[in-house]
Amino acid sequence: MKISSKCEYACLALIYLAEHFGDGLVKIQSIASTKKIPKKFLEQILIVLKQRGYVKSKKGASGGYRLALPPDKITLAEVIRLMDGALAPVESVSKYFYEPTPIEQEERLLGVFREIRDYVAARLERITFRDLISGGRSGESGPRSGKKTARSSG
Amino acid sequence: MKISSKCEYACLALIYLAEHFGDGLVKIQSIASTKKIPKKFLEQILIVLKQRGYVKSKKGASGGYRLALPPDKITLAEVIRLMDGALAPVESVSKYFYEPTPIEQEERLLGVFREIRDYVAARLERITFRDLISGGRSGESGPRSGKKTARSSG
DNA sequence: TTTAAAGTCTACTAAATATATAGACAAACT
DNA sequence: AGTTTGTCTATATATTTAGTAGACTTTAAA
Repeated sequence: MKISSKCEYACLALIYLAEHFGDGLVKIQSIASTKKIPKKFLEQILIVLKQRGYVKSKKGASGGYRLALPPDKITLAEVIRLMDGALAPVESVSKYFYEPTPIEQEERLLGVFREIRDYVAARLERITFRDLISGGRSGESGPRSGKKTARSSG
Repeated sequence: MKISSKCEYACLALIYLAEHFGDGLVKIQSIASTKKIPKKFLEQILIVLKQRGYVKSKKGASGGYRLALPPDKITLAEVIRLMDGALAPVESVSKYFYEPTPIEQEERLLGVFREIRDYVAARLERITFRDLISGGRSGESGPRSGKKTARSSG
């Protein structure tokens, strides 16, 4: 799991949109300048987020973007997987992006990586964009609400 | 943290050398063919491991490589950091490889990544190459020996 | 003392990935 | 009609990854 700039930008944009959830449409330009994201790069990112259903847009003057879902319905895990692929450190050990890698035969090593994948996935799946905005509940306190032992790894 | 092929090869080579610890020198060629690693690539990797003091070598006919330390003195964390850099998902949150990234200002997000870094680092620092060879203790049972709450993150 | 078998060193290359940028086009509002 | 905003496709550039090539050095055995 290595987060790319593209993925960081996607998170920043979603945080911005989450902070303005309910306020109507916001323009790419204001996301870009507020969060310091190259505008044309951001456009491409937003299209991906739109295709996946996280945001909606409207064209034309007075157009813009908004979240398609409430911030607490979008998890960090989903967004990182969408932008960067597997959360696992090696694809041999990825549920959603499996691919053979050189260490394929080393069961001990794979076991370690599987464990890390499970932790990382579980942690990121518990974080939503509501947890990431100032004013939202903190990721430390809140997650007790909801399924307690849910371990949906990936 | 995304493990490169180079790093996977380094781990495979060290596992092989750990399996032959005490048996004298082994040739690059046998590591390469047993573990299916491109030989010339492996040469470069072994030089890095040698510079860092994990292996020793001898030139000439009947030359070869051996571990410079017992397998339980080399941790997975060290090797991954050496080959791939930071264990953290973003460098903003890396202890040993800090660098600013776009999410620099998002404290909530950084907090999540810091937590992941801490877990990953602590986990990988508890695994040694003794744990990774067949016949070695398993990474699940043994680590109780030694400092219990040691959280040397990075 | 030559020769062969190793490791060492430096350079190069090819492909993939990451990080954008450019510009024409389409829709919506005024 | 004209301006503003999002959309789409292509291109560009840089970096990283994953190797390959070949000359050089050291060691031991013939």
